[in-house]
Amino acid sequence: MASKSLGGFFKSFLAQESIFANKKAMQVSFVPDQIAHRDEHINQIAEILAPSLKLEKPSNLFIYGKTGTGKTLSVKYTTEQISEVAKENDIPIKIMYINCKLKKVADTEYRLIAEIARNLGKTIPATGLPTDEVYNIFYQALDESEQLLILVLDEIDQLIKKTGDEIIYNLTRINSELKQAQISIIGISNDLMFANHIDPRVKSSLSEEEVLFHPYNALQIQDILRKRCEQAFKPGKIDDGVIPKCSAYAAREHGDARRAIDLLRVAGELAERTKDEKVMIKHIDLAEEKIERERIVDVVKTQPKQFQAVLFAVFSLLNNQKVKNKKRAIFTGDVYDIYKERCSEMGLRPITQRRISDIIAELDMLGLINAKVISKGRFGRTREIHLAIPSHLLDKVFLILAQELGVDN
DNA sequence: CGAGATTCATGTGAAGTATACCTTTAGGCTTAA
DNA sequence: AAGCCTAAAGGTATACTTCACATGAATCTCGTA
Repeated sequence: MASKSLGGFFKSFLAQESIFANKKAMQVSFVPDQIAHRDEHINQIAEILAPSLKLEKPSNLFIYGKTGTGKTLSVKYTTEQISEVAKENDIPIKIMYINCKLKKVADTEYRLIAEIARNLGKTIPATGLPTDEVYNIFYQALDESEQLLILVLDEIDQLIKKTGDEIIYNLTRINSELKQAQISIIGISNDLMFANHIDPRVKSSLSEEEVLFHPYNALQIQDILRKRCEQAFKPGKIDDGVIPKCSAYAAREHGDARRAIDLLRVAGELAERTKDEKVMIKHIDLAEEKIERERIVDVVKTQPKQFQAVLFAVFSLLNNQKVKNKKRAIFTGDVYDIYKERCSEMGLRPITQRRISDIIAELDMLGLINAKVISKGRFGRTREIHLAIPSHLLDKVFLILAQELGVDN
């Protein structure tokens, strides 16, 4: 019986006319042929990178700007163009894009270099090799032929904050050791203040050139959305007011165009699923909810067990407090007590408080909690921890954590 | 009453340890001449 | 004797622990007005 009704469902699904014409145009990885409001930046980047086509090493480039201001997109666009021209004229230019934030991929010096070498076709074990050895493998792989490597390091601030600036120093110094190949680095950072924290020598070698991306304003975002919609949706499938609402939402988030696009795409998907004819304002609200929820669920699920356990302790404290309607803030010590109590239940070996302190700081970075170091005077110093996710999601996240950790309640 | 000392609970940095994994090397076994 | 396999030795990165010291405002202490 199930098969019959399901068959009907699929049939009607097929019969239903999609409101998307080309959904790809709404995905984050999509690079449009026209990038609105970023001509200047793209020209700037293009000018800086142009010498590469004559196999002269372009200046290292450092790009600042908040999330969703088109940094990654502009760089991808420019480099794609370069590599196309390079291909036509047989110029050996290689472009490599690496996101330094990805856990377990490129978040330490070793892993970053290993990842680069892997992209050059080498196999590098996850651990065991000396870091210099990995550098050597990388040099040799690169120096095999005359070529130019443009290395794009996205979210480089995350990497340097965690592991120091030696990596950049080493990378910028490589050129003098290479005989045939050359390498030039493009660093992308979300953190505007980031440059203040690094060694001035490193900074000057990394940012021989700089480009600053300022946020889009609401009108520009509307414009961007309209252009994307023309490609992505069939005509007339977007209700009035939807685009202004999306862009208003994004402008609230310091002009983050990526969020606006995401929002519209998810709204479209929702509209399709509920068999509505066009995307309406109510879909936007639903989409906003959904995106936030999925982001959080995803982050929570991909954390290591110990992180989840700490998070579990934090959330159960916060939950308790909500039930009892108490106002008292929670501190590292409280979290550690609960954590220790629950550890055996979760089949985990308890970790020291020292480590928990670091984990709490990392969870703060992930945006799951707010943890501020405060002094309570006579009563010592600690981190004061607050919820950083919408409280209506707490129960759900709590449930997921319990499931992941194999705990009931 | 107020300046300075004290205090607490934990932050934080550095160094050490356990684990998991890598390459190299030496020994032992097999094989072919 | 040469070739191949295995296991031990020696090395590394990473996550965590241990040790020791740093922090900083509420609270206490004590000299002074």
